[in-house]
Amino acid sequence: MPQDFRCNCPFTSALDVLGDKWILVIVKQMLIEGKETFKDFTESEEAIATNILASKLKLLEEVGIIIKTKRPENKKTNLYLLTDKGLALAPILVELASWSDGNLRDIHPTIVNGEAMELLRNDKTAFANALMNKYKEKLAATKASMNNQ
Amino acid sequence: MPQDFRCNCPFTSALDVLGDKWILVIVKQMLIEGKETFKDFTESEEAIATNILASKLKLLEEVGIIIKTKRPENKKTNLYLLTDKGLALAPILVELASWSDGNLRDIHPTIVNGEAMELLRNDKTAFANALMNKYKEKLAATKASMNNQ
DNA sequence: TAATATTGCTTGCAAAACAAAAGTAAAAAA
DNA sequence: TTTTTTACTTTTGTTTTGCAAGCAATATTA
Repeated sequence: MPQDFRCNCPFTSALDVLGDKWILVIVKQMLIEGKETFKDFTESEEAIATNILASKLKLLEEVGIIIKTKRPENKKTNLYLLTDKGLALAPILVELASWSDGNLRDIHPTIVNGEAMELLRNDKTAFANALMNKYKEKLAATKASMNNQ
Repeated sequence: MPQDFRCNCPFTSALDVLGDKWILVIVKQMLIEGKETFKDFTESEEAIATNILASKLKLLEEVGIIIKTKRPENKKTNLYLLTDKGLALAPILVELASWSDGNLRDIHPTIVNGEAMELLRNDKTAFANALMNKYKEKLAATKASMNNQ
C-alpha cells in the first residue's frame, strides 16, 4: 500500500503520513531515547503491541523515514535507523512537546518537567538542532563500526 | 471520556490528544481557511464525514482547543472558535507543512507550492505569528459584532 | 402563514485499524 | 545441543472510521 493522500494541502498531507498515535512516538523513541531494535521498542513505557509495531515500522520504511539494516556480526537483530527525512521531523517533535508543556498540564499534571524541558523552552530551534546533531554522530559511529568488521 | 494519557512523556502526551488524521486538519481549517460552522467543515476538500466531525468537535471542545458559541441573531448556526490553547497549535501546523514541503514531494508531487509556501519557507516563526495575529483580529471583530446586537 | 430549505446533528451498518495473547522460525548463547 | 532471544505472524476480539440515511429545530421563501 503506497501511501494515499486526501488532497494537495501540505498540512493535511503531513497528517496523512504522520497522523496517528504511534508513528511519531516511534520516531521520538529513536531520536530521543536511542532505541534501534525491535526489542528496544517493545520495552518502551508506551508499551506498543508487537503486531502494531511491526506494521508501523514497515510503513515508516516504505515512506522513507527509517531504514532497516543489520550489523555485520549479528544476523538476527535488525537495526532501525532514521534517514534524513526522519531526522527532519525533530522540529515537529519539539513543537509538540512545547505545546504539551504550555497547554496540557491543566488536564495532565504529571507531564515530566525536567532539565531537558527547560532547555527546550529556552530555545526550541537549538534544542531540535542538538537532537539532530547528536543522532548524526551516533549514525556516524554506527557506520564506522560496521566498516571495521 | 476525559482524555486518557499513555504516560508522562510530553511528546507522547501531545500525540494522545492530537495524534489522529482529523484533529489538526480541523484546526488548520479554522486557522488558515477561516472555517467556523459545522457546514463550513463539511464543505472542505478533505471531505470529513458528519459523524466523525461531530465527535472530533466534541473532543476538541472537551480538551479546550475550541469553544462553541452562537451569534446572538442566529439561534441555529453554531460557531466554533479557537481558544488560546488552540491558537498555540500554529507552530506545529507550520512545522508539519514545512516537513511536507521538504520531504513529501518525492512520493506526492502535487502538493501545493504557492506564494504562502514561499513565505513559510522563508521564516517559519513569522509565518506562525502572522497566522495567530490574523485569527486574533478575526476573533476581536466577531466579539465586537456580538456586543453590537 | 404555510411550505421549503438549511443547519447541525444522530443512527445504523460495513470496513478498516487497533490491541492482547499466543505461536513460530531463525539465530545466538549457554 | 538444548535453551533463550529476537523478530516477527496469527488469531481473535474491540474500537474507530466512514458511508448513507434520517431527523429535529430554525430560517427562508412563496
